[in-house]
Amino acid sequence: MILKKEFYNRDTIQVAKDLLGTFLVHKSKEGICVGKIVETEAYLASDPASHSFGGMTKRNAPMFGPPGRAYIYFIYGMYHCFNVVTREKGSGEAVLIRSLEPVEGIPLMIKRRSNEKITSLCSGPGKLVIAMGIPSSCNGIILTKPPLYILSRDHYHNHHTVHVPFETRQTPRIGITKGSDMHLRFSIRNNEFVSQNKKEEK
DNA sequence: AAACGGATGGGCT
DNA sequence: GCCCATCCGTTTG
Repeated sequence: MILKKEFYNRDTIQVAKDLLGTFLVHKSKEGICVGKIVETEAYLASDPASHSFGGMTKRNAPMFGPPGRAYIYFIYGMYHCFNVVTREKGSGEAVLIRSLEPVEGIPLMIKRRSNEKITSLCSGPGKLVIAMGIPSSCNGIILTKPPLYILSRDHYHNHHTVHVPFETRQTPRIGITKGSDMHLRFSIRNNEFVSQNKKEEK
């Protein structure tokens, strides 16, 4: 089933954890792509690393919007990153989707990424936006219907994608300077599709 | 295996 | 004018 607005309208850290194991879906003219979410990061109010930290601007406005919407931003002159907005209007919090395990539409992902290695297809926030074909025009749209939505953990029943329990890893966020002491990055332990997954030392 | 630097452009002080 | 929630190819050890 498609995750509803109530799922997103909760504590941001809880949403970031609960998104692990769910399935991001994007439908386009080129075809459908699905990926299991295996890595997320929470961005909070009063969080120096968050785009919302300095208050609302034209760019970060979707972060302050209603929960269950997309916040897509442009970064480093060539990439876009995809976030899910959480909590009630006005809080300015969101969850960055950092890595997916490709599930459906893998040939299309390979074509879009010009890369055949399955483990590096969606192992990073910029990569997964390219592989899934998520356009910047999706910024601010509602995530409870096509073309962009998220399916619950128990959506699939075939042996490849059926939900199996996992351990959640909690580590510092990646690529930020301020707020790096907070451990707000969540990932599925021992999942080979997580970014910067160098053997996960114990 | 890790470190480094270039690509490339919008946002904000 | 500097910063940036990134990625990839190259260099270095």
